[in-house]
Amino acid sequence: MIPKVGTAPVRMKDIAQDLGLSVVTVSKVFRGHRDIGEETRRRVLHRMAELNYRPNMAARSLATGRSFTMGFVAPDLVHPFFSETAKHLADAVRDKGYHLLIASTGEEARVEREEIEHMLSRRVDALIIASSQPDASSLSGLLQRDVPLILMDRRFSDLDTHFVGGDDARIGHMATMHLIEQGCRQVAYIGSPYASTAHGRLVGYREALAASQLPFRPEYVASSSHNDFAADATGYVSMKRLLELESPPDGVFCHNDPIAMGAMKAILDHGLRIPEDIAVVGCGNVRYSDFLRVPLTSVDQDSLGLGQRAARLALDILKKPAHRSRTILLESRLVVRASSRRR
Amino acid sequence: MIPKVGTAPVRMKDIAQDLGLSVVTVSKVFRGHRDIGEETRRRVLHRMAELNYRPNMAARSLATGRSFTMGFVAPDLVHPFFSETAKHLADAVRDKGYHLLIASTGEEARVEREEIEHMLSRRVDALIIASSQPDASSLSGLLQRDVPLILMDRRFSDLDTHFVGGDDARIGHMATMHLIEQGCRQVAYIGSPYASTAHGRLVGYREALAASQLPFRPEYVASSSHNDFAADATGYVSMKRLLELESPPDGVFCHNDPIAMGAMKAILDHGLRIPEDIAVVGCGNVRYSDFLRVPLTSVDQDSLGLGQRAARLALDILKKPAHRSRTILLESRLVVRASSRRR
DNA sequence: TTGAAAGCGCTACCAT
DNA sequence: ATGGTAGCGCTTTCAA
Repeated sequence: MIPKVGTAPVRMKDIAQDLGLSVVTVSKVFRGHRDIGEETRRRVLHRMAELNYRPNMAARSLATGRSFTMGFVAPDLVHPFFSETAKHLADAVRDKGYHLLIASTGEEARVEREEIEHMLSRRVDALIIASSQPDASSLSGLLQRDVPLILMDRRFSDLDTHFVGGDDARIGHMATMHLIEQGCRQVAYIGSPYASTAHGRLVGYREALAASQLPFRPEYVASSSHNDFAADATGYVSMKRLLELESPPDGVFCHNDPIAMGAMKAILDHGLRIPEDIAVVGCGNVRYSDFLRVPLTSVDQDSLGLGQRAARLALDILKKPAHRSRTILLESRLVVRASSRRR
Repeated sequence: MIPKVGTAPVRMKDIAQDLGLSVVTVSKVFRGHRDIGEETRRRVLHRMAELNYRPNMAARSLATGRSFTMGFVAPDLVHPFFSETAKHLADAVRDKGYHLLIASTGEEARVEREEIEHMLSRRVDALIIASSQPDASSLSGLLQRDVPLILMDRRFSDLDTHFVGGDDARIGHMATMHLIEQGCRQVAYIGSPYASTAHGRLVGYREALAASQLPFRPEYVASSSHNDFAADATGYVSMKRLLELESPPDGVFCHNDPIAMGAMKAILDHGLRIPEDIAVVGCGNVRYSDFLRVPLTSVDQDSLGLGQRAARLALDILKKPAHRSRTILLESRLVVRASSRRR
């Protein structure tokens, strides 16, 4: 039925009085307790619908210690990958009566810690974090608390908790291998200064080079450390630097799509062609990849699956606390577009 | 100071016992009440810092009736305009100790109503809504409730409540005028099936045509009604239809940037050039406009200002309830890029 | 099957 | 300046 927006806040007490019952009985009906007379249940439910009863979550939360809210801490909501994930996460938990409290930290470790504290003070039932911390130290204390912690996309090898994300080594390998297959012999990698995923992708990148008997050249690994920059600006600056090398790369794997956009702009500004002079691969397969100046080849990270799996994991844990931490790696696949297609 | 993540939940009661004080005194110190002895205050604050005290928001909320949470209901978090706004909104209220509860409704009126109810049941202190309702009827009941309602971006002429957004007629006028100045004589408008802003922009569009002695041609006003489509798909489909007209337009004003992206793709797929054959203007000035196949001219909607003004308005109202509804119109400005620059 | 009592952690009100 | 009491709306025993 269509929620009728417009009536004043109704309490269980009101319904109880109306029906000559006790609040406890009403509460039990509401929560589907089964030791309630059929007739009573009917009357209560009917009256609730009539008055459009909505529980006061603050009261419920205080009494139960649960909030029916999940916290999602993301580095940057404007980054399409995270906004997509947030959306799918929210959709998935809403189906189960949960809400999502979202924080965007601007990739700042300090803000992230503050937001986490805020969320804990709101007693979120689970915390899903795509962390911007440089290391696990600030997060390790969370394990002592009673709230389930799910790391998303970015993980820390020395933090034993749940994780949902991509297989970074595989992603790095796949992207680099693709560039090599397209004929690139001097493949560069532009990482992100923050992301802990950068390491795994770098590993995959090096593996692919090694497997193809190509040398690893440190000067081909770039990453701006200016944290004033948005990702696209980071990509632009890093690419500029790569172009200034004596022997610039002929292929670039970028840590994410915004970085790739910036990098592509730098390449075009420099008067070079994509993919003829330099082929580009991004990661994230952002919704608008197809509309870019040069449609961007990108590793799809399955934000839908990511959101859904994270939500499911969180809900599972709430139902039946896990004693072992679980790791869910999602399949990634390469979506080839013009930016790397050389034939 | 750096929040120390890792200790168990501390209550006011604990601090009171530690210090031989009453809970009330502790509470007063925490809230900055001034009739408290200097020495006592110091001791309490010190102990709080020591134990990393965080108030239980559920309890506070139950006692005060306030939640220190604002609700933001957006049509689609993946739409960059809304994710930007959400981010800025969150940033702005965080500074004042508030959190943002975000819902993304997928442009579905029913989901939106449900989310609003959820938020009310969480007793959000203010509700900021970029509505997907076809009309004001479902929302009008909200005015009876005690929660301040702020409409954002999309408004309803028959709903007397606060509004923060752009001046749609001006936006439509500005964009259309620009196309005409660039030499377009057959300007089309692709609206959105949902947005209540579409009407205002249409008015501006017609005004601009009239002011330039150009005829208004109904067949030049397009808008897909398929709500399965993302905005970019809507733009693609609508543009396709415009291209099939006997005399297709030579300029298009699109209701938002994703629509414009879709429209541009349709134009290019059709073998036409932008802006030589058809000039395109979008709205929203999304972060990546500059990286598109053809950099997109767009009306900047100032998502930063929008978020900040909405936050400020909400905070103001909470401090001092408004008896008159306030309307804040933000300045929009045209950012001209290649998609419409004809000389 | 139903309900009375107690309590979740905090704040408002009114004494002292 | 400090604190006792009551209560926010709900859930959780446990008794009837």
